[in-house]
Amino acid sequence: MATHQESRDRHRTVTNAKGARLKQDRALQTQQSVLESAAAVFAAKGFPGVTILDVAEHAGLTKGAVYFHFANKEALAEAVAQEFYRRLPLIVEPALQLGLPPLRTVVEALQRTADAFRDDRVIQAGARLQIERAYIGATLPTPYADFEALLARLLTQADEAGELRSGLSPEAYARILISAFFGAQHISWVQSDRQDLKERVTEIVDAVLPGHSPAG
Amino acid sequence: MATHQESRDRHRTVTNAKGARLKQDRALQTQQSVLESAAAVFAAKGFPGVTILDVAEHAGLTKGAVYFHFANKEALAEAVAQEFYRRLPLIVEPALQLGLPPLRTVVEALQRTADAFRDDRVIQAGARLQIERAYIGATLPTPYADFEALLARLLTQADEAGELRSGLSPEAYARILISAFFGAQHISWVQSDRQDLKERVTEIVDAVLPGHSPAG
Amino acid sequence: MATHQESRDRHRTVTNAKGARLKQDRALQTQQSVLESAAAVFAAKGFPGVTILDVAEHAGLTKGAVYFHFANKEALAEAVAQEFYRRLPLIVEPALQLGLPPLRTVVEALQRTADAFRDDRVIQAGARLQIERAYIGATLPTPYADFEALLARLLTQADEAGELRSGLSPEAYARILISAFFGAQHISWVQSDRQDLKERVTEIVDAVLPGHSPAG
Amino acid sequence: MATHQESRDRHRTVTNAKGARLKQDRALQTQQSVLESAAAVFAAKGFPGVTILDVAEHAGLTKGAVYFHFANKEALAEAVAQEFYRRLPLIVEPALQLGLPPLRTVVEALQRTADAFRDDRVIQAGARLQIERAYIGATLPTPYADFEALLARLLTQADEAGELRSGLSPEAYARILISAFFGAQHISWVQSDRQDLKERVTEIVDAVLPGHSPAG
DNA sequence: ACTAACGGGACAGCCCGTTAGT
DNA sequence: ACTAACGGGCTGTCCCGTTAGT
Repeated sequence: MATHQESRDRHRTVTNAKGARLKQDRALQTQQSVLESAAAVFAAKGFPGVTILDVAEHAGLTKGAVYFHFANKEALAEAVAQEFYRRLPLIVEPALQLGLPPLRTVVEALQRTADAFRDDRVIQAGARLQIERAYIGATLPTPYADFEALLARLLTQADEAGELRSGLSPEAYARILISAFFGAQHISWVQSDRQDLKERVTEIVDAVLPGHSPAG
Repeated sequence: MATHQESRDRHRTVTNAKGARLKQDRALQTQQSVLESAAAVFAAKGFPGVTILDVAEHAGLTKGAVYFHFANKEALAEAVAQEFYRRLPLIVEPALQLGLPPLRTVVEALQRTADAFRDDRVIQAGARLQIERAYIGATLPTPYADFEALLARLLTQADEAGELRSGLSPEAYARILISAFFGAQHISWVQSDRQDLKERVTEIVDAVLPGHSPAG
Repeated sequence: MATHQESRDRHRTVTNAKGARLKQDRALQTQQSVLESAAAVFAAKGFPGVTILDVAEHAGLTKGAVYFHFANKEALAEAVAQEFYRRLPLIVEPALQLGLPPLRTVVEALQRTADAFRDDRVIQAGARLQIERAYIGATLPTPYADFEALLARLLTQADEAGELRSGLSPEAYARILISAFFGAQHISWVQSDRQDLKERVTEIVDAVLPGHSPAG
Repeated sequence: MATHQESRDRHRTVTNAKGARLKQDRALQTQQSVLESAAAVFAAKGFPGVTILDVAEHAGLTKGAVYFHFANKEALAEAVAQEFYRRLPLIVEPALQLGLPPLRTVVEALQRTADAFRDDRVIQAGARLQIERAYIGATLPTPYADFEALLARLLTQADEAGELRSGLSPEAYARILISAFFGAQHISWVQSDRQDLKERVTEIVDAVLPGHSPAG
C-alpha cells in the first residue's frame, strides 16, 4: 500500500476507456480506486483468475463503472503493470542518494525492493502480471529491463572502483542478481508469502557480491 | 522430449480416470500420448489457457478419450507435474556418476537441467504449471524442494572438501542456486525461448561458486 | 394463465440472480416473462428435460439474460414452485367468501383448484416440479401441506356442524382428499391432458363427502 | 425385495439387446441381475437421474455388459416397467383366493399392494417410472389400467351384492380408489419413505368404502 | 459518470452408445 | 459373454463486453 507520490499523480495525464481526458476530480479518484482494486485482486488471484466483477466489487462499484475507466481487462492489467514499472525506480531512488559506495548501493537498492515486494500491492500485482504476461494480449515491457540496466550501471561503477571480483562483466552480475531476485521473490511468495524475502535477498548478495560490507 | 527410461515406464502402475489399471497395450500408449500432448499445450499456453479440446486434438483424439484417461483438467496437470518431478532427478543422476569433485558435479547437474528445460516439453510444462499452481486445485509438491535438497547434499560435500567459500551455509548456497536458476529460466524463456539459458546458468555458477573449474 | 392479482405483484420485492432489487420497469416485465416461460417449459418437459436455452428461447431472450434474473436452473424451478404455492390459496380464497356451508365450500375449493390445474401453466408446472423434487437440489415445501391444512380447517367446521360422517377425523378426510386429488390430477394429466379432471374431482367428493349437496 | 415367483422366471422367453434368445444359464442370471439393479437405481434416483454406469456398478459389471443385455436405457426402463405390471396381479391374486366378500377382497387387495409398494424394489421402480413416463421414449401401458379393471370387477360384484352405496358406479369407485391409492403412495413416499402407506390406505378405504368391515 | 440489464460465446464435465479386443 | 477403450454431442455455467437508461 506504499503510495510514495500520490501528490504527483494529480499532474499525470489521466484518460478514460475511450482515451478522453478526465475532467472531473471525482472521476480521477474513482479511476485510481479502480486501479488499486485491480492491483489487489490481480495480486491475489492473478490475471486469468480475476473477473471484472471482482475488481468492481473490490472498489465498491459496478462493472459498468470499471468499463468506463478501462477499455477491458487487458487495459486494466496494462495500467497496473505500468504503475509497477513506474514505482520500481522510485523505490530505488532514495538508496542512490545515500552516498554509499557502489556495491553497498546495489545491496541497499535490492533490500528496499524486497521490502516493497513484501508490502506494496501494486508491486506484488506487477510481479504476478509479469509472470502471466502470456495471458495479457498487450505487450508488456521486457521484464525488469530498466531495473537490470540500473544495476548494471551501479556495478560498472563498482567495477571501476575495483569492488568487483574479476571474471564476470558488470552486465553479467546484473543479470544474475535480477534472476536470483526474481526467483527468490517467487519462491518466497509461495512458501512464506514473501515474509522471508529480505533474508533471501541478503543471502544472495552475500554470495554474489562478496566484500560489499565490512562483514563480507 | 528426453525419454531416458521408457523401458522402465512399462513397470509403473498406470491407471485411468477411475483408478482402474490399464490393461490393453494400446491404452498405455494412448495415455502416454495424452500426457505428452498435455505437456506440450500446457507448456505453450498455460493451465488456464488450455482447453481439454486442445489436449485432445493435439493427441489426435476426442475429449471423451481424454476423459477416459484423466478425470479432469486438474488431474491432467497433476500427472504432468508428477512426471516433471519424476524426471528431474533422472536428468541429474548421470552427472552424479561422473566421479567429478562435488562442486563440479553441482555445475554439471545445473547445466544438464538447463538443457532439459530447453529441450524437454514435460520439463517446460512442469515449470509453468509450478508457477500456475494457484489455478490448479490440487496440491502440487513444494516447488523444487527435492532438487534443492539434492544440491544441498552436494554442497555439503563440497564444503567438507573445502571447496566452498565460508560465510554461507551449504543450504543457503542451495537456496540461492535454486532461486537464480528458476529466475534465469523464466527470464530466458520470455526473452529467448530459453535458448540462452545454459549461458545464463554458467554465469550464475561462475558468480556463486567460484573455483569450481580450473578456469574459475 | 390465470393472473388473478397482477396489480398486487407490483408491490412484491423482486430481486435478480444476485439478490439485488430490480429497479427498471422493463426488468420486472422481463423477469416475469422468464418465469412464465420457465413455467411453460417445465410443465411441458419437466425439470430434467428442460434446457436453459429452452427457457430463454421461449421468452425471446438469450441465456445470458435468463442468468441475470435467476442464478441457475434450480433457482428458476424454485421461483416457479413458490409462485405455485402462492397461487394455490388465491385460487381457493374466493370460494371461502361465498358463504356456503363448510362441506360445500370444500367441494367448491377443490373444483376451482381442478380448473386451475387444467388452465394455469404455473400450477401445472408447480405440480410437476413437486413430483420431480428429487432432481431439484433446493428444498421445496412439503407437498400440499398448506392446502391440506386449509381443508382440515374447513372439515373441522363441517364436523362441528354435524356434516361429516363419524368414524374418521377431519384431518384424515383432508389427507384422503389431497391424496385422491393429487392422484386424479396425475392420471387425468396422462390420459386426457387434465380435460376430465373436474369430473374426476366431482366423483371423488361424491364418494368421500356424501351429503355435501342436496343431490348427494 | 419380494420375489414371489422367481422359479417361474426360468420359463419365460429371455432375449438380449439384439433380440437373440439367450442360451446360456449364466447369461440369464446376469440379465436378471441387471434388471434388479436397474430397478433398485431407478427406484432410488429416477430415470433421468440414472446412468448406465450406475446400473452396471450396482450389478458388479461393466457398462458393456449392460448393453449386451439391453439395447439402451429406455429398454431397461421398459423391462422394469413390464416386470412391475407383471407383478401387480401376482400380489393381488392371493387375496382373491381367500373367499372374502367382495368389498373385503378389495380392501385386502389394496393393503397387500400397499405392502408391496413399501417392500418391493421393482414395484417402487415401476411406480416411479410410471410417473416419469415422459422421459422414456417408449410407450408404457396406460397407468394402472389393469389394476383399475380388476377393482372394477370386484366392485361390480359388491354392487350386485348390495355392499356398495348407490349414487356412483363401480367403475367410478375403481377410478377413485386408484387415484387415491396412487396419490397416497406418492405423498407417503416423499414424507415417510412409504412407512405410513398402509395406514393411509386403510383411511382411504374406510372413507370410500364404508361398511367393508364389521367395524365400519 | 455511473447503473441496470442484456447479448453472445466459450468451456468443463458428463454420459450415451459403439467399437476394438479377449 | 464380457471388458476396455473411445467417439460424439450436449448443457449448465460463467464471464466478457455492450447497450439502454438515469
